[in-house]
Amino acid sequence: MQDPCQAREVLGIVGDKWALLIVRMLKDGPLRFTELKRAIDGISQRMLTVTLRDLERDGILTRTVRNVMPPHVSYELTAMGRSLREATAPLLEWSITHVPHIDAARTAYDNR
Amino acid sequence: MQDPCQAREVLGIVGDKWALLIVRMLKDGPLRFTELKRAIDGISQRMLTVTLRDLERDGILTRTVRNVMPPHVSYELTAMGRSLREATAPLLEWSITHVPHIDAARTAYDNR
DNA sequence: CGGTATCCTCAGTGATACTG
DNA sequence: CAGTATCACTGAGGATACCG
Repeated sequence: MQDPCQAREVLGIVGDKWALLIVRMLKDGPLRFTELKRAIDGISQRMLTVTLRDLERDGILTRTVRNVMPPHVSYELTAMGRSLREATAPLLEWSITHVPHIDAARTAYDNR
Repeated sequence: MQDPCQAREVLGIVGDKWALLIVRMLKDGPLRFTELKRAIDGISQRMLTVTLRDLERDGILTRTVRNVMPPHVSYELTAMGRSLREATAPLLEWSITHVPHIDAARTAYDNR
């Protein structure tokens, strides 16, 4: 293993339960907190906040606060975030075509 | 969200702490249990076993036992496993070029 | 060599309530 | 609206010991 360091650090992002889902939702432009919450089914307010902070810290997205009442906060991918999104696209492609096979493999495996 | 189902199921594989590391190690051909254990720094015997079973169940790799003494068990990617490996290649590329930027972003973020 | 079996810990996550 | 604070829980994963 020579570049496992990088491989692992990326897994820290990619392996996250919610991170890639958020990155995907932002691919067509900025969204507000509540829009993300509605779009990502099942995420708790807490985890959305935590994951957004992590992604902001990693330079994957930016957080923009407009100081109005009621508050208006929007999240947008950075250039790096967009490149990450592109790098994961093949994986999403793969998943769409292969998930059925995986399910089949599992069923076959379990029936033994 | 229309195909988030696939996205999530893939995260079940890809999001795993060890799975992608194993898939990567097997890209150049089959390896034995102990070889994998040595190659993947920090993995416990238990987690190697568990993860290998999961990947076998998902049809990502095959487990071949040669009944000799001492035992000889080797693991090899299936066609699906190889295609998964290829689908994750861009992500590895991305990680190699961007991890330094992520580290920089983190340091910058923390110094505020 | 290539596992299983146990036990144990703690980080990740959800639920709930409160707030500028 | 967009959080923060607190608590409680679960299960992923490590350590250790044993086995065919």
